[in-house]
Parts: sequence; structure tokens; C-alpha cells
Amino acid sequence: MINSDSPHKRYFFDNSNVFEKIPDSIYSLLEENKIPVKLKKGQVLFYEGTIPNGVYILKKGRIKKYSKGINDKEYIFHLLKENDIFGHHDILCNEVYSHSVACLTDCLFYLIPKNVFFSIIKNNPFILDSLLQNISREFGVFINNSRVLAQHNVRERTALSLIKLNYFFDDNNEIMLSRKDHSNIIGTSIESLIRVLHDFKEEGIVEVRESKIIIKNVEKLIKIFNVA
Amino acid sequence: MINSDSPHKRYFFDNSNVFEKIPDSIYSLLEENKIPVKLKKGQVLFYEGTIPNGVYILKKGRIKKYSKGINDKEYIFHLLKENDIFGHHDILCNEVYSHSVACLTDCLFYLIPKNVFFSIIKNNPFILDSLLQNISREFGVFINNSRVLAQHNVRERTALSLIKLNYFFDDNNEIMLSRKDHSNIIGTSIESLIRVLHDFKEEGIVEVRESKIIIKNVEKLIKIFNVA
DNA sequence: CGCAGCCTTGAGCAGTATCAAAGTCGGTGG
DNA sequence: CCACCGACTTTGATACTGCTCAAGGCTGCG
Repeated sequence: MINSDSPHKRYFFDNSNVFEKIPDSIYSLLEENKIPVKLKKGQVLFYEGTIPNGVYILKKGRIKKYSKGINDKEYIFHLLKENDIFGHHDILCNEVYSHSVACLTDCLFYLIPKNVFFSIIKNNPFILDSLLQNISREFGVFINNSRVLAQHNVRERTALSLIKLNYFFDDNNEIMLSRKDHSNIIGTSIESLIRVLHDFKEEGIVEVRESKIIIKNVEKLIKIFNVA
Repeated sequence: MINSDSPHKRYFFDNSNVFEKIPDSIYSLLEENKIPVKLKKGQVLFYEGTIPNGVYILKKGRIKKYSKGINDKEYIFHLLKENDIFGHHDILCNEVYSHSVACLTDCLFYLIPKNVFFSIIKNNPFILDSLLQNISREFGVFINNSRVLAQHNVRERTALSLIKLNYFFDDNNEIMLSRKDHSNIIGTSIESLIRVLHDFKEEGIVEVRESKIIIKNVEKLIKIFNVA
């Protein structure tokens, strides 16, 4: 049983508010050194395989983290929204980016340069702890993601994706995402996704308006995902 | 193109030798406080959902990390061998275990009690860094695992699993794993796995003897995985 | 010797991808 | 303002992939 209040929330919803409650001293350090970056919908912030230059905080907008596979098809494994931090994994292990990031909407980022980031975590065990805690927690999410891909069929995965997306696009209660991106989250073809959405529409579970999806009945989605 | 020497090694092979080169002081602390645990093949070291009591080092044997899903079917997302450390993620984020661990062979573990572990990482920034680095690095592995599940078919995933297993069971050059476990790694049914293995046998890629698999031609496996 | 637990094979069916074609929407330029 | 274009979405037909169920084979052990 999963929804945003359930004990399993940990596994399916992941927000990494590392800088949620930070000391004033760090805050001002961040303020002084942050570099604002503005991008339009569709633009790519960075590509997998390139060298990281810092850590980002998403201040405005929605982004996708993805990695390209067969025939350059994207696999989208994470969506982020306001105040989420990202890009720290590859900095911390000193590797090139393991994934790309692109904008689902117009976006504003703060780039925290690598050296600033390192000096912050070096001098603030508090932040380091929080970071470690957050990264560790993400594992539960990843394990579940993988298990879902391995064991659930497209209908079930679509149901789960809608539950998550509903949570993700909370502010306007409408899911705005291209079918392509949506199918690349679920790990299926555009057409298969559309057919499942069609079924859900007929079953009164969702409403589809102008390519936006409105969830009518989350309980049914949960039931479908849990193999009702 | 992936094999154990390729630049993509990072994404497919994951060893977390956090305690690889540790100061003598820490080593003796570990030596004094470690609790040896012996288990037989098939036994479970811990179950997902239970409370962690420490961090483990696998000294002897082979284990699987898995999580149960539909109909109690296991999804195996990681195999570990000698000197691998595990169980630290859930300790670090102060959660119950996100997965279970069971023995593929007779095993010997060292349990490092929670408080010892914490005092070590608290007093040794060196270890903490190494830990953070390792955990961060694992993300690349997980992203790739998920993408493979989302985009590759059973034949391709089986090929990849064999490449990995070959690396994992390096010491005797034979893959010893039940069809059930193997299929739970790939994310398919036992029968489907068997059919693919049968094909590989006919294509001269593997040899199957007494339920053990011997890889005859890794290059072909790589080609199949990369969608030849 | 017989039983239990794996492994294997076969047949049929359900699920999913692919390809092709038509419909929809938004934006652009005449 | 309207017509057209391109991108995205939807639908249909078809083929293939992979799962399930059922049965039989093999192996090791009591």
C-alpha cells in the first residue's frame, strides 16, 4: 500500500532537502557564492559523461534526471522540483556525470561551485551528515524502482507513475508531461502508455484534458499497483 | 561496450572497499569489536523492515541483497563477495533495512556494532570520505541497472547478467547460482531464462554442466547486450 | 527405491512493441 | 484572421516476446 502518507513513502518519494535548515553562516556563504543559471523548457543543464563543475539547487521549475540507452532512448529515473539539490553524487565520488539533467519547464538554478561546496561540507559536519543521510536514504528508493521495473507490468507501473506524478505536480493538481517523457519514466513505449491511459479513462480513474492528466481516483491506482 | 576493463566498469561492477586501506588504529578497533557471525548456505542474515544493529563485512562466501515484491518474489539487485562491506546505508539514514540479505554459500561475517561504526566514522574523516565516495559511486550502478531493466529485453539482460556473474564468480570460473536466483537477478521467469540459456548453448556462447554455467565467448555476450 | 527439489521442454495465451496512418493542437506567416 | 506546418497524440493492425501452466526428466538424499 503506498501513498504519500504511508510508511512506504520513503521508498517511492524522495526529496533531498540537504540545505533545509542550515546555519546562517553557511547560508550567507551560499548566498555570496551561488551562480544563478536560467534555462528554458527543454534545455539541457548538463550531459552524462561530462565533468561536473558544482552542485545545483533548483530554485524554480521542474527537471528530469535521465540516462540514455538503446537508440538514444532516455530512461528517466528521477524528477526534481523547487529546492531540491542535485549533482552532488558525481562530485562526491569524483567522477563524470552518470546522468543528464534537462528542464521540463523554464527553470532557475543556483550553481554552487565545486570548491565552495567542498569547503562547506568540510567545515560543517552537520551538512555532511545530512548529505550522507540523504544519499543513503535514496537507496531504498532505487531498490524499489528497480524491483518495480523487474516485476510489474506496464499497467501496474503506469498506475504507480501516476501516483508519483500526482505528488510531484502537486501545486496545480494536473500532470503536465509529454507522453514521451512519461513513457520513458515507466519504461515502455508511447503507444503502450497511451493505451493504458485510455483504459484508466474508461474506468473513471483519470481524466485527460489537453494532454494533461487529472487523477480522479487514487485509491484505484493504488489497488492496481498492488495487484488488486 | 562493457567488460571488466572498460571505462564503463564503474556502472556495472561495484565493489565498496571502504576499509581497504585503513590506519592501524582503526584496524585494531575493528579487530577488538568485531563480532563473528557464521551462516550456512540459504540462511538469511537479516530481513528488510527490521532494525539494523550494525554494519557487516563479508569475510567468506557469497551473498545476495534482495527485496521481495509481487507474490513474495525476490528481486536480487546486488551480489557481494569477500571483503565487501554492507548494511551501512540503512544505518546511516537511520531507517529499517530496505532489503534482505541471504547466503548463497556458507558464509562468515564480521558484525561491527552500530556504536563502534559511528565512533569510527566520527573520529576518522578519512573513513567518512571514503564511505561517502563509495555510496555516491554506487548511484551510477543503480541508474544503469534500472535503465537496463527498462529498456533491454530478456535475452539482452541475460547476456549482461552472465558477464557480471562471470566477474563475480571469478575464482573458479564457473557460475553457480540456482535458476531461480539467476532469474530474480534478471527480472524474468525461470523458464524464460532457461530458454535463453538454451539458445546461448546452441550458439556456442556458454556451456551448461550440472547446473553450472561456463562462459565460452564473452565477446558475443557483450555484442548481444549492446544490441548487436 | 522412492521422494523432493530442481531443471527442462512444450503449448497456449497474454502482454507489449512496432509500424503505419489519422487526428489534434499550437504557432507562424501570409 | 485564416491556412498551413510541424510536433505531439491517438488508434488500429500485426507480430513478437515473455509468462503461465502442465508435464516430464534429472539428481541427490534418506
